Amino acid sequence: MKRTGFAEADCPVARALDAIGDLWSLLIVRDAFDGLRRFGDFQKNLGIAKGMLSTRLHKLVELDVLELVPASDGSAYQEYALTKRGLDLFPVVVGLRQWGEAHLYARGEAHSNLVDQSGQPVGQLVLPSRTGRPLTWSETRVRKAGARKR
Amino acid sequence: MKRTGFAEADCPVARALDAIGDLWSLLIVRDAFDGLRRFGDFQKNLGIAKGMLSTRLHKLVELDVLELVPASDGSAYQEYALTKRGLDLFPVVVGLRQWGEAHLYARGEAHSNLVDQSGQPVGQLVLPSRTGRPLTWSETRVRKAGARKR
DNA sequence: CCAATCCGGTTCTAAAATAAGACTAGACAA
DNA sequence: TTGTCTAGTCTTATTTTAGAACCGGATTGG
Repeated sequence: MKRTGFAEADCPVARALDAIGDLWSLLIVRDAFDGLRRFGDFQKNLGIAKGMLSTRLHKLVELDVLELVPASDGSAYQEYALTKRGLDLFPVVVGLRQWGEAHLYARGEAHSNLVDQSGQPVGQLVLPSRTGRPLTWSETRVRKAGARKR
Repeated sequence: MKRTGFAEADCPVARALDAIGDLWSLLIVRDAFDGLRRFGDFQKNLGIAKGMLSTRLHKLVELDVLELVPASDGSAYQEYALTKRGLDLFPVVVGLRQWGEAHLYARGEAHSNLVDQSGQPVGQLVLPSRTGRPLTWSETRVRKAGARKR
């Protein structure tokens, strides 16, 4: 049956997953962060079927995560570039990366690493309170959509 | 055809998406963070088909994201509780939430909010360098699996 | 200039995943 | 002990996916 949709949900997590919560979308965005811009580059790097890639790219353009821009080499082709909305997915991709690094590799198994400009590994993502103090999951809660502040 | 697998990938993002990159897994984890623990509670809250939920819960248990524990009310039933590995998904869920909040709601449209213990909205996720300075996407890069440090 | 090849798709098919409902065994409540 | 609740499994129709074949316009080699 048709996949369940959450585009109208009150919960932002549900809407986000409805938009990009599939196997390929975030991998495409990850590749875009790595500098890939052309259809063929994505296709080669991901090993994705061209039909899937075509569908996903069009959906990401429609969502305004990617946009079509003239090719940077002056040819008549076009390239896919991250928009502001796409760039804002950076913490999501990093979050997945850090979780994968921590839990999905055997001891000593090699994996790619995220480093800063000096080549130093980056730190862990931090959720700060409004005053800047780091928060853990147990110090937060979700206030439902219609709830009065108190 | 059989869905493409990334369980062996060098990239932690790919492995993470292979494990939990579907519509339901992270919604179940989100609900678990909100305190839901029983099969029926997840089913009611998500409106998910029972077969899907059963498959997903078993997979999450197998991945050690959730674990089965005796029911907290003393009955003979069991409950699903987040493990350490599951709790570590907190930044991923928060990242999706913040992206959804920022980009998938019309101006003024109501949505649920993440607040700290005093009811204050939380800040944005921050990726710190090893020295604690906040990093943006353009200040990081991925070092491939086998690359020598320099 | 012409043919060969590259690029970025679309179309087709089969196998697999999904949604939704019917069904069931054991727990629990009256 | 009868009926309801819980937590599933099974079945079926439909959609999604992967992979391959095909195609037209752009680019390149001779």
